[in-house]
Amino acid sequence: MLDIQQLRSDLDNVTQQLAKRGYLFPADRFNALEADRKRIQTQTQELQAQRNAASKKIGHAKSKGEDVSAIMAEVAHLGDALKDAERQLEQLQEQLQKILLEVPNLPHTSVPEGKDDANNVQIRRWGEPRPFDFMIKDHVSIGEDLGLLDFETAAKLSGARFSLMKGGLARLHRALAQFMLDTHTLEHGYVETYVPYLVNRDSLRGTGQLPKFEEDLFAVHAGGAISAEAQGLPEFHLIPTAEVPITNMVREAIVPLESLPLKFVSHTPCFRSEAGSYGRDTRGLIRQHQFDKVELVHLVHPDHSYDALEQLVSHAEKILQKLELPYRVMALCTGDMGFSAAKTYDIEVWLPAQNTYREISSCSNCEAFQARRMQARFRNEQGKTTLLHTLNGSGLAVGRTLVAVLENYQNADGSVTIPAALKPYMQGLDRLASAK
RNA sequence: GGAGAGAUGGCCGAGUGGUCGAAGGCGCUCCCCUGCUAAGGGAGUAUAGGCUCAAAAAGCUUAUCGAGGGUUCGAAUCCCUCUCUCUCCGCCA
Repeated sequence: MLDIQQLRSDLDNVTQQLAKRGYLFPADRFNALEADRKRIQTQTQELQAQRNAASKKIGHAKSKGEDVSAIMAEVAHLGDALKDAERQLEQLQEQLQKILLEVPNLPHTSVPEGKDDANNVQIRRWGEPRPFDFMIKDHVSIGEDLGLLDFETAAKLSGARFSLMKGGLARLHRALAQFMLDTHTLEHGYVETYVPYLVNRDSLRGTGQLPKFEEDLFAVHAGGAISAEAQGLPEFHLIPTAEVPITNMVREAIVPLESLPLKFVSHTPCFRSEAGSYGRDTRGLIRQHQFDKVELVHLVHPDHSYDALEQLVSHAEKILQKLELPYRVMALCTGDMGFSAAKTYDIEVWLPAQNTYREISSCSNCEAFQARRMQARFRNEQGKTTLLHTLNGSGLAVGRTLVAVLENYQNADGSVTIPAALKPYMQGLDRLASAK
């Protein structure tokens, strides 16, 4: 959420910056609502002040045993007018709030301008794609030929965009998550957290998924669909990313200055409806309704959030370096950034079968955008409560990392070499070979 | 799922319709006293918003005692709904 003060005092500039990310701010409507709000609020408060003063007088008079009927008469007519004004004010505030909740964050000045991913800017590249002297397979063929990856059965169990892994592949998947967690906790100073996978609406509003992106989520409720239908709204949503529960730990909290920066890591499943992505990445593990991710979150002093962003990216990169997977880091342009982000780096890993780099991590500084929604604050050097800056990034998406390992480490005989960094997690196993 | 108890400021805790934004204590800040330390005295110490103002300062004002609604001229206090916490019982991995 943007600062409404900034919208009041600097509307043209804000509108311009939002336009850079392709968002048309309804300035006329906002101004009209604001004018009404100002008028009605002043009026409401005047009426309240009158009522308070009169009530106080009544209290005084009564305590002295005087007659109060004169003052009572004076204040009698206020009731309806006040109720009316309060109701109007509430409606206006709601409408303003609704606008505010749907406005995306302002891009940081360093973000390249552009319409879509074609305008993203490469920051750096690491590693060289390995040359192959045989016909390579994509991760689906590799996994299926080894008898370890089974989309057909997954579809029987659940439907499209679900997967089933077995044996060494399931283990490799687990190994990746363990390896990421260990690296981030032992080498990068993150606190490991285990979080709820079902969250309430307040949490989703806090990080920006609601109210605008409800269709991207899965909803669940106690007692099944029918009873929930009768009772109205869903009670929980499945987390689309651990960013939601982790970041919301500080919702409506005031954390002490000394505790900053807070750095959390969590390995969770993520659930996304993938509405609007029909036909995209339908083959394989790239885009699933359920996938695992190791998520990194920083909660920091506003002065340090851009340093923190660089660190966060480097922590995610470290995983790929240890796995010796080639990647590049991209600065997303204004038009390609997510709703809550002020600046985002994507890390893209090399996928030989696609002959391209594909997103495997997205690291964003949300500045105070989420913190304002959440009222997540700290006590600053002067003792004043101040909004935190929040950052989050994948470190990394486990499923996609698995894809990268399979494709980059495949051998001519169809087996897959286990990356050296993962061997300690695989009980000495050094390759995935056909079960036969 | 059943029965009961509770939720007040940074913390503890008083307050059952009227000078209550809230006693008292602790903590914290500043000052005084005291030749160290300790003790003592005094003052201060919530948050968010609106309006006036070029701005700052300041002033005026509103809201907030778990959340929402209601009664009332007036609600921390009375009524209703909800959430959460604790205790006991049941069930459960």
